Amino acid sequence: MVPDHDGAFAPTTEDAPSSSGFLDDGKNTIGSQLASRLREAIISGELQAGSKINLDKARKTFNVSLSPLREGLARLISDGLVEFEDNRGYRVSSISLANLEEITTLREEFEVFALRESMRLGDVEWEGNVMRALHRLNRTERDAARPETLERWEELHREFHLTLISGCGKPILLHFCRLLLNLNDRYRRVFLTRTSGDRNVSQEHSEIAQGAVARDLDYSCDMLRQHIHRTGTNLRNHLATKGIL
Amino acid sequence: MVPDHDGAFAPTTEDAPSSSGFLDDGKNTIGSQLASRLREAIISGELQAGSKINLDKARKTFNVSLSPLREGLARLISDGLVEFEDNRGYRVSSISLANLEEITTLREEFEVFALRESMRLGDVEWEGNVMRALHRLNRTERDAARPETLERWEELHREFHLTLISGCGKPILLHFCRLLLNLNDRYRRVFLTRTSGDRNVSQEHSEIAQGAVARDLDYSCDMLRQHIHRTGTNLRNHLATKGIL
DNA sequence: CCTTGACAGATAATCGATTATTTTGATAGT
DNA sequence: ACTATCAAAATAATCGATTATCTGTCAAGG
Repeated sequence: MVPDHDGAFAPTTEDAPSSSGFLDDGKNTIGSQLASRLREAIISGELQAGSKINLDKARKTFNVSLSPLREGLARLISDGLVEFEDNRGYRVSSISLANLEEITTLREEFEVFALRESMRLGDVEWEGNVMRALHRLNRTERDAARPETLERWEELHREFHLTLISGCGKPILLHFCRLLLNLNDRYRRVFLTRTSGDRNVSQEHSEIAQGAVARDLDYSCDMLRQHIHRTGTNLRNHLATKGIL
Repeated sequence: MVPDHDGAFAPTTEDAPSSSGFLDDGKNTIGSQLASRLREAIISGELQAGSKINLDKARKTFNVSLSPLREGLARLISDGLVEFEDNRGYRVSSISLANLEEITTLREEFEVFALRESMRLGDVEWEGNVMRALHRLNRTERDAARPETLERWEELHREFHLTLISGCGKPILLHFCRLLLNLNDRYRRVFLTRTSGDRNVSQEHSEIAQGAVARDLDYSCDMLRQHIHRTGTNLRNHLATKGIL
């Protein structure tokens, strides 16, 4: 605890990392922090799809040096949100109808597969996590007028889908699904501020989750597939409506 | 600036096009070249699975500075061959029985799915590419005594599997499959210098390819699934035999 | 006119040195 | 001996400056 004797200074290893006694859980290197900020900027649409990322400009915008900037961008490449070409720099991944349709198709295949495996292998803790994620999601309201609620909802929604498949015991598969979810969320964040009127998304989530913990494999998988498919269809319509592509 | 290109994962310049010598390699950046060299070093087992990658040592070994070294390593993270932790550096991804089994399972799911889509959507050019890849593979002999023939065979084998599914029109899916193939190849390179006696791998490849161009969906998919499964089983046995894990 | 090539400005890649963090090793107190 | 604490060494992260590459523009030649 408190150092008592002399010792010049006593920088008790855990020195104040930030003035407000902030929790120093994960945000460590500048590169990491940048990756988070950039990811949010891309998924939220703040950085336009397909646009070039000028290193000098970005460096000034974020007040960092090249090294951590490249570090952060490198991670977004793993996430599929940024593309890179030798000597030609980075650019935000483009969006397109074909891209959206592929994402939807792959989510239908992989996420459903992962859910089935989770139901087959998941333990009681997994069940608990699913119910908690469902509850938290359903208790959070989405108000198009207040962007911060949208952001919060997106986070919980993402968390729900990931929790649902977290019992599958397949790290690589989870990585793929997380990636697809990332890509998909960008489309929703940009094009869909509210759900289509004929859907009750909360109920859809509940049906999937309850079927899952009841180990009703075919039912739950079918519900999830439809859920994903409907979202894909909605997004496609909005894309077409807004004249993109 | 107007978005123009395809969506995420469109081109992913990844392959080392070293099939015909390496005279004109003055183009790539040091980072790119390093990525290739490191990838080969990891897949071939030269860099042991699970081992730490000391930046200083690597810097001296490869005679480069930190920046391109990090650049190269970052790409291998995308490939799943290297892991990274803030402030704790890089290490070669570990191998394990569970990991091998997941890779095999996912290949059975994804690669077969991609093959089915290729047969559904592939054009005549795709058919031609498949037959060419098959021919080149089958005409190349594998001699355990001469490592360079193994390397060459691996390259053509990889090429064959990728060509087979290249007609699916799904860049992201292809990216996933390429990644899984990478991971799988490391196991084969390290543990399997020759095929199990009861297999005729050339014939297996031929059956898959001919079924594919004949658009015999169920047959070809089934053959591919068995092909992948057998390789997985073989590898598992070798892993167990050699006392690993 | 159109093509070609060279120049200049913009941008990316790399380097060497500096700063921050983690790990190791030694010391003192119980 | 055992543990806790601090200092030194090892290692990773970052920076500022330099070098290499690309891109657009403009003039000379066809």
